Amino acid sequence: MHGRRNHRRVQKRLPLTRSQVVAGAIRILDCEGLDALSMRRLADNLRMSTMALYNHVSNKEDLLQCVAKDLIERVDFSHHHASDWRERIRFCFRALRNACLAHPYVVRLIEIVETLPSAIFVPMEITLSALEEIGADPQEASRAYFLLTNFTLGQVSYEVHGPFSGVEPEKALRNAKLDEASFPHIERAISDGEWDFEYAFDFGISVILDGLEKRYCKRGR
Amino acid sequence: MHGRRNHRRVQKRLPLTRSQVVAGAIRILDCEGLDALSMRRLADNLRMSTMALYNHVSNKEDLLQCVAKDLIERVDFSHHHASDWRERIRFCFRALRNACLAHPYVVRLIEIVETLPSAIFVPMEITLSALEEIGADPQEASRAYFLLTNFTLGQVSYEVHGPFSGVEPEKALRNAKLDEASFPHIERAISDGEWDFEYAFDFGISVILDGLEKRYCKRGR
DNA sequence: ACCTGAACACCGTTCAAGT
DNA sequence: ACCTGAACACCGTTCAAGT
Repeated sequence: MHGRRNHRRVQKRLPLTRSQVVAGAIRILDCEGLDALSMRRLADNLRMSTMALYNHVSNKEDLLQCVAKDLIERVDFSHHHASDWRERIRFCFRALRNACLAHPYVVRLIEIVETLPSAIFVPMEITLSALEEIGADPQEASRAYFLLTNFTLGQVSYEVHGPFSGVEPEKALRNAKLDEASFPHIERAISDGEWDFEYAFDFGISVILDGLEKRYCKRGR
Repeated sequence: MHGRRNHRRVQKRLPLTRSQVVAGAIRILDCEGLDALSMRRLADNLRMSTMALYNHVSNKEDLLQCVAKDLIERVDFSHHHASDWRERIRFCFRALRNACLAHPYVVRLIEIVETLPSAIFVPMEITLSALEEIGADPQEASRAYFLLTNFTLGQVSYEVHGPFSGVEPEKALRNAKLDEASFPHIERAISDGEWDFEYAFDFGISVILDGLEKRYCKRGR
């Protein structure tokens, strides 16, 4: 027992690595969310002094960039049995959505971080190439891409925090009692049953793809 | 001179009011953005001690809620010379967009704040009522509403910070030099001319409205 | 009723010092 | 090369004290 402790004490701890730091950060983020991550907490977690982190990461922004890179580069955006342009686009944004749902803080991370890894542009490349096939020019295809991303990220953000983060229409309307009468349609929509995020996502993507198809596939009719 | 100073010194300062606190916060936000607003800075700005604020606002979250309420309730979302359902919807989200562009921090404010004023639901009510006219059921109309808001807010966020906040495709691609070859479509799209946010916004709304129209106005053809 | 200052428990980061 | 502790300049908020 005593010898063992001695042995342990003699073992020099291996130096911390950059990837251990990033992994530690992701562990905290997955468990407790973006606000729980501080340099101090992370260092404690790794049983290091706060300043030890600065040997492997130049500051907190850098740390967050590493986390973003790590998470985004894991995602496979391309539908390898590709075929229909609609399915390639749908698959790609579904992959983005799934990645964000698996690590809910990434939506805000993406907004906060100063420079994102180039992997974030894979969905854009896929979208542009798919829309080129149906005759969209690159500019309009870019606009279509931003339409798709904005919808996807917004939708995930809603799924994670509620619409506009944390306000469900029901709750908000109940809080502002006086106004209930002025939102009759919302009242009706709310009492109309459960909200299915999966379905709402597919609905949104379909509406957008329909709109795009109408624009570029007129010959097809 | 001496008498005047004395006079001023005798005047008891009127007590701070809640609306002065909110106005002070908006002043800081407009000039220096969301990150610049702290209770301490605001108090300094109002020439009060930090803790004086807590007599008029229960905490920072409450302050931010007041700011959000103040800004959102100023917006006029309804097109009074209404007519076409498309125009009513377009007007409403254009109003939301303009408000956000005038106070760029509101996009993040909306995401951060725990409880938003019920005025934020005016666009939803307008959208639901417009879509009911063309035969959408309340559930689908809600989904359409979220599609429209997510797009609008995402687009504004892009206009204010760059896509995903602060990363322009050009910049990101230049940073990740190796990969330039793997994003040929993006390269082409970028070299294709200036980006017109106004146009991109209208494009997105139109694509969405086209998609919705296709869904619900089949009889009309 | 309204304001104040000191104090507490947090941040990120710099810097000089250790091995 | 890697780690440490003290220090600096910030946070939001509590609490006891003042008028």
